[in-house]
Amino acid sequence: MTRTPPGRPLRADAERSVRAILAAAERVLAETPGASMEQIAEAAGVTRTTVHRRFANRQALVDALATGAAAKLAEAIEDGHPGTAPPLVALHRATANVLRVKAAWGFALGPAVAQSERAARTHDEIAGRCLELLARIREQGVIAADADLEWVRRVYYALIGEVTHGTAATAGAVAADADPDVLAARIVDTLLHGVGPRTTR
Amino acid sequence: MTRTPPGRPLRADAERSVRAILAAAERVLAETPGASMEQIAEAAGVTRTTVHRRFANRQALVDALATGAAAKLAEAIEDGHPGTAPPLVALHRATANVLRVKAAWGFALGPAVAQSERAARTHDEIAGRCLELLARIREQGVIAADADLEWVRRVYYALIGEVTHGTAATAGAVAADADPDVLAARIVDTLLHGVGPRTTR
DNA sequence: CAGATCTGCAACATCGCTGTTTCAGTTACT
DNA sequence: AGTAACTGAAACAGCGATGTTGCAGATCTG
Repeated sequence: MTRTPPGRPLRADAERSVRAILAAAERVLAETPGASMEQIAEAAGVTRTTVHRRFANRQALVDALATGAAAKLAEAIEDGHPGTAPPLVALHRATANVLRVKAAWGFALGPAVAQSERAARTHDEIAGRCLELLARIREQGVIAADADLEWVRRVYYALIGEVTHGTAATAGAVAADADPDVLAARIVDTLLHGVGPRTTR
Repeated sequence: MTRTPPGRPLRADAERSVRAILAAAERVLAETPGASMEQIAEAAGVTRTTVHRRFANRQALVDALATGAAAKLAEAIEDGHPGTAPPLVALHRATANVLRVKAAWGFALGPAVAQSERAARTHDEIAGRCLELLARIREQGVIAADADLEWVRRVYYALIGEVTHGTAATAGAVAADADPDVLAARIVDTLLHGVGPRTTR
């Protein structure tokens, strides 16, 4: 059958399956990209047939995963009120939220997925919001007036990415304190001041 | 036949093939991880049979790729004389060198490859060298005395990674100036001072 | 309760990739 | 120049993953 767009409202029963499948896919693919549909199905407590009933291709499944995660990410940032709250507060809140989302949907947001049209659009919007926020921060003088905001954004992304992935194996002093708020503080601090000695204060 | 350890000295002819295959593998896999051996062979101007003659498994090929790239990376850093040259000079030189190597061997050094024993060892050594260098820099007072060097190293890696991968599509003002030395300067600067306004000077 | 929907099970066809073998022809070494 | 090494071509067996279908039984929904 393989219906990509749900013919119409999905039964409560089926919707649970979809969620389970997506969650399982994230879990399994995170530690084994290229895992088989069967492995995913098993992890979801479902048959491979059912997976194919909901997602025509493997591609469709991954797309749905990526799109959903992108939405969650956008929500995470929006929840920091980047347009209205005090810029640094918004940045900190957004960062902490993003860390949480990325921890839960690391694969779907990772580089291993070929972005669907939809997801790519969302990521662009996110980047836009991010730049707006950074611009507001720069107006406050917390970011150098001559700074290239695109570069700032990329550094910001890089820091988040770095904190996000080493969580498991490298039990260094960094990964130990897994509290998103602490990590967010560290990220923002490093972003703004680097690792050099503090000249101010 | 599939001989992993070259029975003995390889003929000049064959050695060229090996190099071509490795180079092609990097090229192809970089933009299509999971590409078939055939695609790699074709890109190398060689038959699939020949590839299998030199590398038993796909795994063996990727391993060789990763190991070779790791060695090049180590060389790139060593070339900065991290133990003897003035720390900041060494850091800058090493960074520029690493950018070059990563640009050429992005896949082999990327996260998509499951590190072989050998490659992992080399990467550990590199991390060690890196930490030594950072320690020397800290002694100079250019890095905060209370800074967590492991964190510093991870930030450093993240910055390099960020600069390395966006080179193509995102034609932003950053990727445009592809000169490794310029980029290295930017990385070191950001690492030490972040993006905030300069309080000194 | 009754009809629609969803699921598990089992089977099937197909596909692409892997890895191997053989052999005849080409290319490098001494 | 002669021997050994290397290569391309073609063919084969095998494997695992994919995608589909049919049906009987469980599960929701109004």
